[in-house]
Amino acid sequence: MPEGHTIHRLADDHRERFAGEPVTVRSPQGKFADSAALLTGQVMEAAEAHGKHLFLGFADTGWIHVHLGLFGKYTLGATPAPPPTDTVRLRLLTDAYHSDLRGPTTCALITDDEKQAIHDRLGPDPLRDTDGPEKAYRRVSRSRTTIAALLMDQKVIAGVGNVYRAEVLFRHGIDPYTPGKDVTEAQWNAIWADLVALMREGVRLNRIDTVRPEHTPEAMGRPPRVDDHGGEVYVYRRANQPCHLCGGEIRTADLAARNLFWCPACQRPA
DNA sequence: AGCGGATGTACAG
DNA sequence: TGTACCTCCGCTT
Repeated sequence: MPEGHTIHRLADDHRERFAGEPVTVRSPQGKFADSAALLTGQVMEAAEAHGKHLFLGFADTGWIHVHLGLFGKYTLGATPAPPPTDTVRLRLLTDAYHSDLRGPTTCALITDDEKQAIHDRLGPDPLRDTDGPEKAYRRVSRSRTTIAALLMDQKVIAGVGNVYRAEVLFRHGIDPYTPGKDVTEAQWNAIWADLVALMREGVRLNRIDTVRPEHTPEAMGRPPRVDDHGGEVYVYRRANQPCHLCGGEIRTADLAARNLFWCPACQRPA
């Protein structure tokens, strides 16, 4: 589930459903129980996302900071909420809605200063309209690290995960092992602009679709295929299958403990 | 029933 | 670089 688009969508959904009214907060699982008691009855005033970090703001009490990690999941729905199971770390309730959080890496009550410190260590986020590609390119262009690793480094660019990384490199024909310093400014600006468009669409649809209209299964006369994550992609988790464009075999490799996918024929070294 | 893997990160050494 | 952590799901027995 969780790349930046998921978190921005969660911020939007929480703002629409919970902002401006007192919220009941629970932690059936227990780890957030003390904070839940403090927060119950407070008004949720803001919901923000930066990269993969979610912040829910309560005027007098601070911010709930949530990071889903690899396994975290939210379910949102109408009231009445289902009986809470003992894996629900955080439950928000109003008369109309509930939201349940399970399995997060982080769910903690933090201060304004602590929140600011998190923003300070994150890079620009394609989904924040205040952010642009320049600051990230300064780091990319000075680095011998591969572009595949740089795209996953949240200090360089915030919100990109394993799916967007693989897909955006494919869409731009860039070999994932290209050192950052060999990526041109034009290439980086194109990657950034593409991420803005892809991730905005990701927020809207709540899933990752990266295949251009002219390459969809219908357009190409091939059987439809949708990844487990719910969207249509070029290379992500398609190891040893034929490339949608050239028919060559998609490759996979380990890079910094994550699975990398790319088409060696379509993605050429710089 | 049990295993392995997954859209992630932090910390140890 | 390796490992720990959090949960769920699909595959194998």
